[in-house]
Amino acid sequence: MTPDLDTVFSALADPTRRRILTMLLEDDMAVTDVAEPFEMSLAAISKHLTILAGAGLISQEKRGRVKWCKLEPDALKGASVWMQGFGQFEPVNLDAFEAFLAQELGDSPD
Amino acid sequence: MTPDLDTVFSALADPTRRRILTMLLEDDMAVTDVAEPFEMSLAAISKHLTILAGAGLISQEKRGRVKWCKLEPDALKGASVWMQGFGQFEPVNLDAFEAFLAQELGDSPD
DNA sequence: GGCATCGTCAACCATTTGGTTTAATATACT
DNA sequence: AGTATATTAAACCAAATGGTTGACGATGCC
Repeated sequence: MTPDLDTVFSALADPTRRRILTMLLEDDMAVTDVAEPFEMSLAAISKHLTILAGAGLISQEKRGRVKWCKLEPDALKGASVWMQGFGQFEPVNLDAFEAFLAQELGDSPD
Repeated sequence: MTPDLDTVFSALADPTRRRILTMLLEDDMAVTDVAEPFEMSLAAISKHLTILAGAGLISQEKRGRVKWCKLEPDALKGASVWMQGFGQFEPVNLDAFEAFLAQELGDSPD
């Protein structure tokens, strides 16, 4: 049921898809709205969303003619556990992520 | 300097490469020895190792005619931090990883 | 009904990926 | 010197990837 690591990691390997995930951190979005900031066709974004959904990283629900996309962070669990096994890093550094996010979004998180 | 997330995640997206990393968890290895358990040419493994090295996930040092491969877990830091930002998972579960490892290696860790 | 909007499908294209095989290079052994 | 071993390089190939455009099926609005 949980998608395999292949699927999850290769979904994460594309910058467009990671940017989409970052956008969805803030709120659920319709496909068209996800596509808006990208200089790329709607069809291309639609494909990226299909890949993210296939990896379980988002879910999509159609209400009316609008399809809503929602982040599903649990899909990262398996991959995260796998990676952590190598690290024995210092306990996960959320601050570093906040900093990354601020830069990624181009404005400060709330 | 730190390789970007694209490079790291796409390096991790291949099962052969993940298996190589898992092998290197146990000890440093020569290219030929890394290749041994795979049903794949040595050249193919050599390429995989180049990709892993490009992502910073391993380092390679040539001593004599043997090239030693060494895990570089720090390269996972950036990716790990990125992922954790989505999760707010329960604190990293090393036990789950041990279990995974045991299965992956086909024998119990020491 | 008629029109605009939301999203996907299908066909197509260029590039990348993951593998092969054969040859070449460098080091070590006797 | 000659041979064997360790590794990469080069050329090639099939399949996957990430994009495009244009047509199409739903849904909503007047």
